Amino acid sequence: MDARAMGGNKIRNMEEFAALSGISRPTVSKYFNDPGSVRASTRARIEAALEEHDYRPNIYAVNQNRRLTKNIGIVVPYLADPFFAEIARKIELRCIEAGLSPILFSAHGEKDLEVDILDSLRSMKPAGVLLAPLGRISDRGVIEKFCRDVPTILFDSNLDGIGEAFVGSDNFSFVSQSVEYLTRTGNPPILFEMVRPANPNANKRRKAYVSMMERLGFDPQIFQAEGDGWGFEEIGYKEGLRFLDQKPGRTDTVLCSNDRLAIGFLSACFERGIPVGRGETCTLRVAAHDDHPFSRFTCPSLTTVAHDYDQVSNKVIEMLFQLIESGGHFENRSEHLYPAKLVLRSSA
Amino acid sequence: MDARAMGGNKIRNMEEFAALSGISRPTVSKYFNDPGSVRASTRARIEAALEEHDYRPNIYAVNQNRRLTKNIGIVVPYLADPFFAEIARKIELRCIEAGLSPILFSAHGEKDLEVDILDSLRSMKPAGVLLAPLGRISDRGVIEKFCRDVPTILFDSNLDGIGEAFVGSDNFSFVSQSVEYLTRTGNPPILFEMVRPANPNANKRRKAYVSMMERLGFDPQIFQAEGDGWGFEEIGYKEGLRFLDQKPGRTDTVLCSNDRLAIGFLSACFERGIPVGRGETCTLRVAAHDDHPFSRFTCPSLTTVAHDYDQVSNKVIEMLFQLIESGGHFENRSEHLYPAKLVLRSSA
DNA sequence: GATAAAAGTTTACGCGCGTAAAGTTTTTGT
DNA sequence: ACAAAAACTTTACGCGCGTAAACTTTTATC
Repeated sequence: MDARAMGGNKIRNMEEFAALSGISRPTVSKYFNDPGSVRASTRARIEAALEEHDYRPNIYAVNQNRRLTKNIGIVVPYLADPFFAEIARKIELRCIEAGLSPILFSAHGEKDLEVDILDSLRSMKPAGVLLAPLGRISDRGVIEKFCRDVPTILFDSNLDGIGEAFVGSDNFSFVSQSVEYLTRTGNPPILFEMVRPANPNANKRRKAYVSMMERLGFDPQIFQAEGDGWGFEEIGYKEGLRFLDQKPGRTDTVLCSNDRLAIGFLSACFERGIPVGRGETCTLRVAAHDDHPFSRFTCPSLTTVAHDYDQVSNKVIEMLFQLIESGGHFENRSEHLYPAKLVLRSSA
Repeated sequence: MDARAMGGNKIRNMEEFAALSGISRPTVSKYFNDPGSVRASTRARIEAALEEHDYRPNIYAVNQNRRLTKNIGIVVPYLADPFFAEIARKIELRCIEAGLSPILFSAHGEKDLEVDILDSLRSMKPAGVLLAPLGRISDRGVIEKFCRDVPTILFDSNLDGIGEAFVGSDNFSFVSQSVEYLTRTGNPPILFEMVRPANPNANKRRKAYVSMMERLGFDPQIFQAEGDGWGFEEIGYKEGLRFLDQKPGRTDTVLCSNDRLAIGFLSACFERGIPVGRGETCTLRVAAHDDHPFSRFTCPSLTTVAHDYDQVSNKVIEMLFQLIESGGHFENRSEHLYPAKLVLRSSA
């Protein structure tokens, strides 16, 4: 009696559990695959037994016999970037709600690791993969091949024609709003960006900047920060110092390509004693894009343009479910871009 | 010929691959479990075949038949905190080097999720688990039971007597250095911390603060910030404003319990126009602990005490390997604390 | 209460691989 | 060159579960 109530007697397999619950193994198996597929009364009996004996099907045996598992691969380029950590968190929680098993991977900024991840993901027979690729340094061929074998939805940064769909933010929306705002309330900005952006979004933002400036009748000016890798703050800081010391082109309004660069840039401004903000006493305005989780704690707090995190992660999940229901393939590859929202803070 | 060179003909199982390589299946199986366990000549033949046919053993079938897998569970309380992202990154890479398969989980600050993670981890038959528990809100009973079933090493925050070992930083080392430094170069600090710290390290830091202050002959003063959850920057900011407006106790030297609080606190200082730093013109010095990845970009840059990330992650890995070799259990539970390093920047 | 439909039971096979046992071949040491 | 050791082959079983087929019981319908 006690031993049963304590769940002390370990159950070896579904056979044993089925015997204890008084239901046949095939029916128990059916229950675990979809609790709604069995009669309410049998379901109750199984669940009663489940409470006493805490048994769980062996996931390896289960997955071996399914063509596809309930695993969802989530791959981000760099998890130490809170932006990705945050969006991964939202997606992960949504998957769990839906009864799927999210498995999180970070390429840690390394091409080879991204390849390795896709390799092991392939042998995991996932029901779907949500992939935010490294971007420029990604091995395009490998990703393309992967996407042919495994149902994959790209997010955050797009690779043309690869994957069953793409969900992300509209870079033009970011830049048009920031440029419009800065121009309307002061002077047109110079764009502060990296020479060799890791992420394709950066290139789209540059194009958007140029086209917006021309549309507004201003001369586009770009400062290109040297540096590689994913230490954006460091690059923003070092090259920010160089920018401030050189003073190339416009120097009263700076638009950073992303918030992490701006965090470093603002740090450089502080060090040089340059008052940043939109007040009378300020000589420099700084804005950026992404609404990084830390942007509201910079000094001054950063005026930026925010991703619609919720919309994007909701759509990613929605597309994932559609993809699973469609058997892993869409007739037409679709791209879903969401507009961004201007967030006014103190820096511009 | 071409089809073979292209690896186009999909190999279904090890049987087929063994036939293609000209080696018997049991020997091929042996190879995959330990390439060094077969003769060099057979190994060469297998690897030659492997290059042409890109076959990988079915992980589910493999893991079903092993008592333990090569999976390593890594569990952190909150992955959106770059501190954990960073240490997880280091550990993950070390596992991969060693031929293990790290699987990363974040409890996202939620007790229930931590329980769920341990639950699914249990059925994954991992060779070992590296667990940084949520701390105060963890379900101690569940973790204790988990650790009895699965070989687990705790890191970052300790739960007395639970797990096969603990590896972390020495909180007394943090606080003694910061208090000593601040006192020597100016006035003794007031401690700025949360009322109900999520993490047990915070409690140890408070005790260390009190004991250090008493040892130095000063009166310990503590400001307790209200607020719950993992949004430390927000709490540091809001309660920082309250602190600055109320001016309770010492107001020229503040020691934040951790960097994330300090990031918010510095933001509050900036907003109130309070010059922070050790210069003549400054009226407030601020220091903290952890050396958060963003601490060097605060304004002013944050004087802090750094974890020895490398030592800790190396030791975690070392203990993990020992644990695996010992068959999942140590005779005696050991605790390994590493001293911290003072990092002088501009804020104090 | 008769009858069809739905759900459950029994039986059986297969998934891909680990691994043991017994026999055969190759390597090693002298 | 020869015996012993090491490595390999062949054969066979089991892991825990998905699932199909044939049959039996329960539920829904009028």
